[in-house]
Amino acid sequence: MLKLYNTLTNKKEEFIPLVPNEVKMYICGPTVYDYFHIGNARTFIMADVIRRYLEYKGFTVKFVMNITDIDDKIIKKAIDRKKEYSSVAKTYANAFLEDLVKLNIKPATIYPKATEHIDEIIAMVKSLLERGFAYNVNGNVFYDVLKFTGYGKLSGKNLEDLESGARVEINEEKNNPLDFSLWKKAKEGEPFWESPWGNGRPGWHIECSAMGCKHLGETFDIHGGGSDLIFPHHENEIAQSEASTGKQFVHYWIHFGFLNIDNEKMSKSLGNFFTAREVVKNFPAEVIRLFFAQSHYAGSLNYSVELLDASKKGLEKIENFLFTLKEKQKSAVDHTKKIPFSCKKYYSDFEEAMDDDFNSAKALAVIFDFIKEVNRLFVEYPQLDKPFLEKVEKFLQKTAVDVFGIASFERKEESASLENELMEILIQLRITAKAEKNFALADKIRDDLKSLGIQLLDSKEKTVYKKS
RNA sequence: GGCGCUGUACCCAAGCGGUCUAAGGGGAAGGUCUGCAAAACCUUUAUUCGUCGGUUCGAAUCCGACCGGCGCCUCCA
Repeated sequence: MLKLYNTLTNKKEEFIPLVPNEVKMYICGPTVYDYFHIGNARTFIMADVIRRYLEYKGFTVKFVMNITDIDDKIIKKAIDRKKEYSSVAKTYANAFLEDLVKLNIKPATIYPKATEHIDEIIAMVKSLLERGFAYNVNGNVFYDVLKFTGYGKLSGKNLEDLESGARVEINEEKNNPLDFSLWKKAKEGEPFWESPWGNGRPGWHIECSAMGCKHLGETFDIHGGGSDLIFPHHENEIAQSEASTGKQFVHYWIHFGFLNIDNEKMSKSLGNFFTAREVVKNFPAEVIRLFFAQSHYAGSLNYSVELLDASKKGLEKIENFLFTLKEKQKSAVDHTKKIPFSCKKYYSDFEEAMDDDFNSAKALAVIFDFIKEVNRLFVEYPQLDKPFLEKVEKFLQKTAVDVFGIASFERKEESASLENELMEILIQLRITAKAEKNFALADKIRDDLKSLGIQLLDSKEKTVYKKS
């Protein structure tokens, strides 16, 4: 039974999709005014792991991630760069998609853009006005927070506390400081779209409501994003959507913890960030993914190069295992040997962990335990049969590869045959040298190859090589 | 000021009232294998879970106080 923590109820709940075997899931994507940072990447990667696990469970997942391609920051950047807002948005939207590929994130079913949903947005604003949840002041349309009785139900805030907080922007046009923009009147020189209230552009929150409703329906299963979106963004989305449709917007709200630097939230405004594309230059996606998956998605997590290095070592353990597995497969025998081993327990432990609010750290521990035990069998049984090795491969394929995206069987494919033959010559030469106790030559061959990125691994039976 | 999260070994981290004399990864130490390495395997590295109380037959896990860290309440994943 899959359980997940629902921000709306503050409880871990059994996951029951609206339509059996189907999941409709929406994760807030980026505002494309800059490259996204490694903290944003954490949300995208862990959402990806969740999506992949849902697929592992047999659900068909419709996964939507929006791209906010019109907003104040984009306009500001466009002015600074003396470019069209749309060219800035396009640049970073493309960069966003490229970076997702680099991070080994499965593409969403759809990446809807705000500017491509102006009609839907206008329709929703219109319906909010008609229903009395919004008001128009000189072409600025605001949401009337006091009209929506459920306001604050997601973030656990109540209006009185928020008002006494008194740090909300002062805007003469608003009835209440907490009211927020649905439609912003265009200022001189700003991009705009026509609307019944004059030229303007959508407020930030409305696009997610409109696009969520359009692509996933008025009610859908899972909606998530970084914890900083709980209030006001997601709170406002609920207010907008539920006021306009009269239906519950989302059943399960999930939120991802922050990535910290020196215990402080990584953020653009603090300037303490590294872009994902920078980090992925120094660490493969697999390392980054393992690092994130080693802790729970909702908690906060510190970022440092040292921690990434530790994960890199951990990943090597997995990669070494896959390498050994491949070697074993080459020499595998057909007949079945009785090996006291079953993957069953590992599957059920893995699922039990992931079913518990996606406890990826625990699930990874299961994978590491699995590797340890099979390694032990490798030591104990020099010759293994094919069906056994296939079962081992299948387990890792389904867990480490398909769910976590931290390993691959395809990568580092079989080398060209010429290379193999040349390597065979060198290996034989070295074996001869060793037999003659000419260790200086043997070591030189090994060291020289190592500097080319080729590692020689001796074992009793034979010597194999590995490219890094 | 309001709301919420958090403090587990040298580092990261799981743990959601008994199976905890506490997973997993990294690091460190010793051993097996090896000409030497690498990989792999074995052993060791928290009788203890920020502190102090309480509830309970039983607590890292629940409650309270205190000390420390963080977040949201304004754009932010």
